[in-house]
Amino acid sequence: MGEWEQRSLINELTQGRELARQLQAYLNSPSSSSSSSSSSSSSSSSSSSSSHETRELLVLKIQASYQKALSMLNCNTSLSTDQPQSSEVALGMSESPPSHSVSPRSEDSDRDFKEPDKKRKTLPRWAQQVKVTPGTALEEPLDDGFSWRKYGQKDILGAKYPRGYYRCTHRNLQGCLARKQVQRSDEDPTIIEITYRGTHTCNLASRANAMHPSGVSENQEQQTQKQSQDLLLSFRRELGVITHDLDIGDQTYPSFPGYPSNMKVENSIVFSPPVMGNNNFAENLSSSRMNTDHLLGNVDFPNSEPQQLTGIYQTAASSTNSPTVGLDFPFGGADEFHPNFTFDNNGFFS
DNA sequence: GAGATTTGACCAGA
DNA sequence: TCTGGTCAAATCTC
Repeated sequence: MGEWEQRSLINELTQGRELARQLQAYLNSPSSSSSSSSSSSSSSSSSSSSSHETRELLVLKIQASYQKALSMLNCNTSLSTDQPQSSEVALGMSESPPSHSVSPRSEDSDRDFKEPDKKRKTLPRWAQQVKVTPGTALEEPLDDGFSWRKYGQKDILGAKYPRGYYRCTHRNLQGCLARKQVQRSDEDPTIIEITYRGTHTCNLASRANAMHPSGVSENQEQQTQKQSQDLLLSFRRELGVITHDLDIGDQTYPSFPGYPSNMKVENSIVFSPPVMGNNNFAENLSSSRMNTDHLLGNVDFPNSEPQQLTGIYQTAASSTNSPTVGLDFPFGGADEFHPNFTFDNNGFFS
């Protein structure tokens, strides 16, 4: 493992620890504990919902961070072993860290970015297929937790439906280069294929910072640990994850630290149907949730009810040279952290 | 009026 | 040369 990879790994772990502290502080806050018990009034029900989302988001980010760190380690070990990776996302290792050039550019102009259109080929990319109930219009954007602005639409040769092009709303203010393409499947119009490109450098971080509770007590460690475990257990319980092979490309890429070489992603995941306390659960899964899915193993939705989303098929696609892989990146196999996955709070919150 | 969407045109890669 | 991706002016919405 090179120095750059080590730094990336340390960064991920540090980030995970910080997020865990945030979660701990949040769980210790009185509003959080009251909201988790019951919602006796209408006002508390909304705060209960938001606090639930807050905890979910923190947990997801923690998982994502550690998943990335583990994948970095896994990458380095798998390169020297014959570990089967059939159900895992294989990512690349670059010999030199790619220049994640978020160079300032004029508003709404990629052309000012005179690197000869590198972005088109090199931004991390992965796909997600979202199954919606029949009749759901493509014009009703599926809220994945991020804010997107449509910047184009194109008829694709051989495709029945046009492809929509979206970029992060915070592109100008925060230089976020995340983009996505949305296209309805020809074969099954109820499936919307979403291809993400680039990683968010804006939203998750800012939201997490905004949610960071301040001035909360640092005691109640036992309760915190129990709450954390309950949270994760319930999270696992309520998420259904099924892996599919959805080969959406056989390209190989130069790779970057932390990911196995010759990335060819074959994972997809089915959330069926997503229900978790509030209707925004599936929506708020967002791409940050994508890479935590494999942590959760196969579990059922005991209280499932049909909602707008009847299932999410998720496929990681291809990626290249972003050193800041971001929280959005899906990897790992469903069997990487199986249902026996436990959360060791004792060491985690230290 | 600000921000988002639409849409024809342009550009780069294959 | 064709096609996908993006730009940017026009238009729409709030």
